[in-house]
Amino acid sequence: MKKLDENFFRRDAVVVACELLGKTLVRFHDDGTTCRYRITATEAYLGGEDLACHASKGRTPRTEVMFHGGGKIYVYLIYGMYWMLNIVTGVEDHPQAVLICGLNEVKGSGRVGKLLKIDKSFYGEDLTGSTRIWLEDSETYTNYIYKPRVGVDYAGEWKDKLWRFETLD
DNA sequence: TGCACGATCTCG
DNA sequence: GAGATCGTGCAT
Repeated sequence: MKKLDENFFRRDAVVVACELLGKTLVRFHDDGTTCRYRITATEAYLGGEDLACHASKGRTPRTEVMFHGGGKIYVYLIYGMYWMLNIVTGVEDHPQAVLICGLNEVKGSGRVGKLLKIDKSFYGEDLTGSTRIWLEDSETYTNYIYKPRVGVDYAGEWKDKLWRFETLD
């Protein structure tokens, strides 16, 4: 299996979110076990203007990594409980990210973070060089549906963007 | 220095 | 339908 490289991530978040469906997420745990998952749901967040994207509030310590260009991991804690796993996309100074919402049978981005044992230490991790988490290529999944993103009602006109992608299985 | 709230999930 | 639980951003 071929590891996805920087060129895959340095594109528009909507394109990457869509093409990530069906790709393999590999997690190498501290205890030596390796787990592989198929990505089944993603959401795209487009920085600067998209009010649902944290980076629309500006460059802060939390959003900093989204300004560094595609291929890095952006994690943050939500509701004081769940670590959300995001993949930074696009090029420098164009903050964007793709939220991983579902893996195999696991639905819900909160449970994805729990399953993968994601925590703050993954902030800024380089997906193309990490030895504990990376993505592998596969055939591009064409059988998918798109719908509005979840939990972003506050984002005005941006809440209606059809930037959530799910495989059909 | 304090406070309200959120890209969620689980349990009644 | 409500609670768990805490970092972040914005108001004092």
